Amino acid sequence: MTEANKEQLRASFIVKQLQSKEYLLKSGELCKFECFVHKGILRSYYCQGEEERITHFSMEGDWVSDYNSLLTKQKSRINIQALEETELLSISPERLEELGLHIPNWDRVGRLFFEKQLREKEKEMELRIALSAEKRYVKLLNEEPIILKRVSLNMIAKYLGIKAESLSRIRKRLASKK
Amino acid sequence: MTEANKEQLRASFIVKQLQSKEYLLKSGELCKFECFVHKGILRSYYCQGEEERITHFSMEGDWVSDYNSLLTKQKSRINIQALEETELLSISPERLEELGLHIPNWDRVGRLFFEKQLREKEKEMELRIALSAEKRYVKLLNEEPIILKRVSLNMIAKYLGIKAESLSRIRKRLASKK
DNA sequence: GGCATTTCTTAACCTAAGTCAATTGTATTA
DNA sequence: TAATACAATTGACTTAGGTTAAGAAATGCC
Repeated sequence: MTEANKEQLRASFIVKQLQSKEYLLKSGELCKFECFVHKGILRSYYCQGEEERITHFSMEGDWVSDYNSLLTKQKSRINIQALEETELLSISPERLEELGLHIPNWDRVGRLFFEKQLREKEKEMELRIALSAEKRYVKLLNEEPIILKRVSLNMIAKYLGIKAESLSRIRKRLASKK
Repeated sequence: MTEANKEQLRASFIVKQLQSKEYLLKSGELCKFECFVHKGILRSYYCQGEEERITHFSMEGDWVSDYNSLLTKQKSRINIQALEETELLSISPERLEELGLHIPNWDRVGRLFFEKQLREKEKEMELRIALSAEKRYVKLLNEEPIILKRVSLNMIAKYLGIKAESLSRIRKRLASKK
């Protein structure tokens, strides 16, 4: 990639600022961005009846989007909400398309990007697959301790697919074990 | 893609035959293939202590691989096993790499492929996220009835993350409702 | 500081799913 | 045809997690 290309790329991003609890995307909308998280943390979730199901936390260095909506141009079913004051670098799919015409190896970059996303998704899925809630919590504790530190237990419970009360009991049980 | 390219591509695949219960990949091995399922059905699973956790069923028209092992060159943690007599078209990552050098837009094809894989993975994850076992079963019944027809209830239970006995009870409960 | 709001914990009770053990059903094959 | 193996169900009992409601701790705000 030439210097001119890099400059082109940098100039294509728009800075977005979100307050805590502000939404980047709401279900029913079309997702028209890919965002790089520069500062802050967000949750992606969807509603299952009364329940909110958190699918993912995105923080510094991560990319956040609803790829399903973005790539198929269908309405999104997920909500993306900032959990802290958050700063994002946003780019539109049209702009990405344009860049692709000018920058060599662009598709290769895209391929590697999606390969990585897929691997992360597979890893994330392991956490979900039918361990007991306690084991899921311990796994999260070991593998993603940063999330535990930055996010309320309420959100962690929604991520683990259990009630906050249950999480509280699990934590108590674990504390008494050690 | 030219006719010559297509021919090149076709010639790169090796036919693999598996009997029912034979393994395409065992955990601990390196995954060195991407396979197109021509006929048959396979399950991908890993072992969690004593339990087998099925992550995915692959059948006619699907691609099957352990992308994590394939792309990172690390030992696989998953097992891929045929559940019926199965015929696969297999290609090695080296051969794919070679083809990439000769076929225009190859990276684009790869990108679109992984985009699709990611979307499917996201969809699959929804099934997992903390619905009750009964709702997960009903969802599977509605969205993937073919799987139900082809695979033993034992396997379905392992896919849903419950015991076969529980699945049996759920089925009984549902039958009496209607 | 004091008041409100959100976050977290606790308790009593209920339900879904796990466990263990036995039984029935069904293919396969000797 | 019995004999074996595997698949599915059933029952009695236990346990993890949901439900509801209340209280404690932490946080923000005037």
